[in-house]
Amino acid sequence: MRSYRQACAIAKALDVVGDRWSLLIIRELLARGACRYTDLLDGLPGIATNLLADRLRQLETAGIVTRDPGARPVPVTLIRLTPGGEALRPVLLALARWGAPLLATADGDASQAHWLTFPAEAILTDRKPGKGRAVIEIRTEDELLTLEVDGVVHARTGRASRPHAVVSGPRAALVDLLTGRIDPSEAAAAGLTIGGDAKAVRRLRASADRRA
Amino acid sequence: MRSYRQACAIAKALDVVGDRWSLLIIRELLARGACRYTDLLDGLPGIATNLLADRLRQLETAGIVTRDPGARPVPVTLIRLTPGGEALRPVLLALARWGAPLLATADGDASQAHWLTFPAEAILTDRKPGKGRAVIEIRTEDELLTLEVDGVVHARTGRASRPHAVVSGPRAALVDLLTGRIDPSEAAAAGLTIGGDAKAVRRLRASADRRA
DNA sequence: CAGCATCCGCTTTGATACTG
DNA sequence: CAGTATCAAAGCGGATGCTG
Repeated sequence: MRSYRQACAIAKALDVVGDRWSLLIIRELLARGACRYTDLLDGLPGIATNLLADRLRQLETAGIVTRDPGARPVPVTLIRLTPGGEALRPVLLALARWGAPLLATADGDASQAHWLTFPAEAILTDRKPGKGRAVIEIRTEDELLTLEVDGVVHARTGRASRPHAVVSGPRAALVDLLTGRIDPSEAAAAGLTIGGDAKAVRRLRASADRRA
Repeated sequence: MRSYRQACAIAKALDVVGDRWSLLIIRELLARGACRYTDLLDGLPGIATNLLADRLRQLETAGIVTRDPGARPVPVTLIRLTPGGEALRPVLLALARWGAPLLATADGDASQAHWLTFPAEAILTDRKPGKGRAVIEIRTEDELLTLEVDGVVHARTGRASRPHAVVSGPRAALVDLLTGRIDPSEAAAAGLTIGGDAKAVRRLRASADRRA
C-alpha cells in the first residue's frame, strides 16, 4: 500500500494493514492459528492467489507473520502470526462488534463457522461470572463451534469434550444468537434446539449496540 | 468497495469502511467534530478531492455521516457523524494503540496536533484515579492539545482554560510522551519543558505494548 | 498437490484543472 | 466553498502456467 505519509498512529497502522485482504488474512490466522498457504486460500474465498502471495510478503516484511519451514518429512510451510500480529486482535474484535449487525445482510455470501468466533467474543458476556465454567457446543450445517463461558466468553472452532449444552439449528438463527439479535431465552422460538443444560446457554448476555 | 461477500462481521465492516481514506475521514470527524468539506481536505493531506467526494457519498448512504445544510445566511454545509459513525471510535482507538509505535518512522510526514488525541486516549491512563481532575496543556509548534485526567484520560484540541501543567517542546518529544516511549519523569531529559504542577504530568501512565 | 509467478482486462486511485 | 471532469498510473480479479 502506498503510504498516507501522515504522522498519525491510525494512518501508520493502515499503511501496514489497510490494504484489501490484509486484515482478513490476519483474521484467519487469529481464528485458526498457524495455516498453510492453501488453508488461507480456503478461508479467504474470493482472493486471487497472486494477491495472497503479495500480502503475505508485505505482512512478513512488516513483522506481522512468519513462515515456519515445515518439520520434515512433510515439507509444508506454516504461516503464523508474530506477537505483533497477535496484537491486532483488539482491532479485529472492535471491527467485528461494529460489523455484526451487518451480518443480517449476508444472503448468498460465503460462510465459515470460525468467522463467528469474533462477534461471539466481542459481543457475548457472562451473566453469572464466578459460577464456574460452562461449555456450549454450537452445531451448524457442517461446522462446529465451542463457547467456554467462565467470567469471559471464549470461542473456538471444533467440538467440545463434554459440553454442558449443545445448540443446533439453521445458521441464520445461530448468527442471531451469537450477535445478540435474539436472546438465549428466545432460542427455541427462533428454530434452535438446545440439548443438555439450557441454563448454560442462558448465561450468555449479548452487549451489542442496537444500531442496525 | 467491492464486497468481500463473506458472512463475517469483520468482512462486512470492511465492506463499509475498508476503502482507502474512509477510516481517516472518520478519524477527522471524530477528532474535530462536524467539519466542512474543505476542513476535511485540510485534515487529509494527500487525498484527491474527487475521492473525498466519493467517499462522503458512500459513507452517507451507509448511514455513517450526514450533511447538515448550513444555517442561513452563510451557506456552509456541515458534515458530521451519525451515532453509527461515532460507534467506530473503539475501532480507531484500537488501531491507534497498535499503530502508535510506528510513529517513530514518520519523518517528513504531514503532522497535525489533533491526530495525537487517538494514541493519547488509547495509551495513557490515570495513575491516581480518584485524586480529582488534572488538566494538562500540550504545546507544539503551532497547535494546542489539552488532556483532562480524571480516572480516564480525555484528549482534545485547543487550549485549556486553567491548566494545572503546560508541557511544551519539539513535536518528536511530545509524541514520545503521548505514546509511552518516554515516561513523564523523563520528560525534561527528552527536551520537554513542564510549567506549573509537574505532578499533574506524572499522573500519566503509558500502557503501551512494547512491540516496536 | 502446495506455492507460487505471469499475463490481461477492468476498476480504483492520484494529480490536476475547471465550475456554480 | 464545494465540489465535477479528465486522464494516466496503480491496484485488483480471474485465468492459467510453472516448479518442487
